Amino acid sequence: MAAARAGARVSLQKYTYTPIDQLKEGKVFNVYGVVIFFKPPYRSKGTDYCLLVTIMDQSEAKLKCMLFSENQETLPIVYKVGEIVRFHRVKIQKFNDEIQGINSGGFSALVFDGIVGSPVSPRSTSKCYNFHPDDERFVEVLRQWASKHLKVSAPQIKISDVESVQFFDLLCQLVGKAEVDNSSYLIKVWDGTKISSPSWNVFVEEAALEGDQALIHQRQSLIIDVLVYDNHVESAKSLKIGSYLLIHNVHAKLHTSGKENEAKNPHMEFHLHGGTCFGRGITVLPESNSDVQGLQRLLVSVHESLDNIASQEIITTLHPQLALKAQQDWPITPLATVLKSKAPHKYRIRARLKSYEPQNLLQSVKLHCVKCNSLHDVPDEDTIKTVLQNNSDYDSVAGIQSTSWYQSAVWNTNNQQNRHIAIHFVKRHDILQNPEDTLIMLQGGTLQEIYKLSKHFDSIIPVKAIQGNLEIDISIPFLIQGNRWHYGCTRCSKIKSTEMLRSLSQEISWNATEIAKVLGIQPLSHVFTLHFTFVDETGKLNAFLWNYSEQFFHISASEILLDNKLQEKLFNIMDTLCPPRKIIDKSPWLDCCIKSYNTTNGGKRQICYEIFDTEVVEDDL
DNA sequence: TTAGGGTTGG
Repeated sequence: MAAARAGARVSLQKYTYTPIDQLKEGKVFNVYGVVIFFKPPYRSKGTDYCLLVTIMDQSEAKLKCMLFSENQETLPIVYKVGEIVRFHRVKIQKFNDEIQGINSGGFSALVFDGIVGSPVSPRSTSKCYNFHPDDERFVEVLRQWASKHLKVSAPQIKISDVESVQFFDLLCQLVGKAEVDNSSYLIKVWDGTKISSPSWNVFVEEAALEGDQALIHQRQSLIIDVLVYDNHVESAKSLKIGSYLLIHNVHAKLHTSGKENEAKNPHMEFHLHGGTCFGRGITVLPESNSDVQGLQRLLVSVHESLDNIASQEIITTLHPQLALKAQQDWPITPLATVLKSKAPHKYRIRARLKSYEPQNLLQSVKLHCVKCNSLHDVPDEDTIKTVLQNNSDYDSVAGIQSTSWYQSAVWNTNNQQNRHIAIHFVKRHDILQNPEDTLIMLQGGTLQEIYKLSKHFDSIIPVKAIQGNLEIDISIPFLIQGNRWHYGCTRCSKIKSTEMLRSLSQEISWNATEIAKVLGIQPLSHVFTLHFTFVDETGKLNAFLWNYSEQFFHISASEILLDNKLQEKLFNIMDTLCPPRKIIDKSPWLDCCIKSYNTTNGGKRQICYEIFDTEVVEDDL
């Protein structure tokens, strides 16, 4: 018995089918045929979508059928040339001295794949259709006939074979898409094979690209860019990432530039040209499709091997020599034993880093007050901008006068109306210094201006004028020294007048601790605060990293926020200790010192763990 | 009503 679609109702009424060479104009017939050409559904200029299918049967006559429908989904589901169709109630008419079929009232269609001997399971767009045991025979006979008499298979090839064929149908999976311009659209696809010659990369802004960027990056060498044009833009836009596609009549074009220096680097371009000639278009295939299932199997195995290669690369190629160094003469204690023991105690553990928080590593940088032991977030740029804006007002800058210990200058910024900046150059030994040795007090400057000035001057103190006095706002950095931005504790500081800086004007250099002291500021120190989850064969243990974090990473927490190289170093270290993609078996074993301590949380006693005396080193073992 | 294949563009 033929396999019918789940939930479909099947009637057994017997129909008569007319050979194509016996069809007569003006009448309605039922026909069977092999698809020898088709155009996937496309939008007509009228109200409907249309599908053009040309079929042939054992009479060796052809019938071109124009099928229209308001709804694309109700048109016969044809994927490939060579498939078998059964049409009920096709109206035959004449056009250009040729008969053609049109769908008329009561039209219905079934489509079967064309593979000899495969199950005769119909694709139908309606839930209720007729299927008689005779149909199975009809389909199989037609398949047999087509396999002997027709050479109708479209050149469906893999990406690795494109060089030999210029136009082909491509079965693939969509991994990314992006708008290019009004008449073209980019789709990024793969079929698990690798193109033999270099292929082009269509430039689009990263933000415009839809799809998993990390995945696209990882599969880069296996992904091709296909540029689709005109009428195909609309259908490409609606495609879902991850869906399986049959792109009909892709043009692989070897691009060799006329310029001599470029001619040596030819690359392959992929176009789906506009229009519907040669059946150009994109068909979305369901996951139940047998071709798709074959493709899926290939993609899964390729993906797994890529993952293995990637994690191997991270561990062994990118950072081959990173490891953790702890007290080497201490015995290793299993995590289960650590967890069962009383605090306080010190241990050396050997475990893998399963995860860490925060994943956004820059968020791990906090400000710590040693006096009141409070932790604060580092103010973000927007907060600083707002404070600076409020500290800037024209009147306070207008009446500025130099004093014996600093010399003042006022600028009018051209880009914004009535905005003035005052810079007070603090003298040392009663004389002005070179910029690289100079402390300036900045009044009315923006964040951007602070960034710029901090490249030229040794130290900057942002100030605001209150009743003629220059004062410090402790909600923003009180001192900027290059990439080091110094903050003070709002709770513990007792701010004094900037006049106090005068006492430092005989010093040799501008020392942040000294400046904080005379200004009554309790300085905050930058620390990394991370939460690590370790695992070994015996258990799982959470530990903090903060007091010993700078020693651990060999990175200054106070400079990292403004230093790309330090940020990159931190990211690389954490990628090595805890490789992404969560394959714990690929993570390195880490030696680490931890100490336990008692703490209370909401009145409840608990034991916490902190990493200490451990550092990232180049492993020369 | 619409579109109605014909050896191929960016």
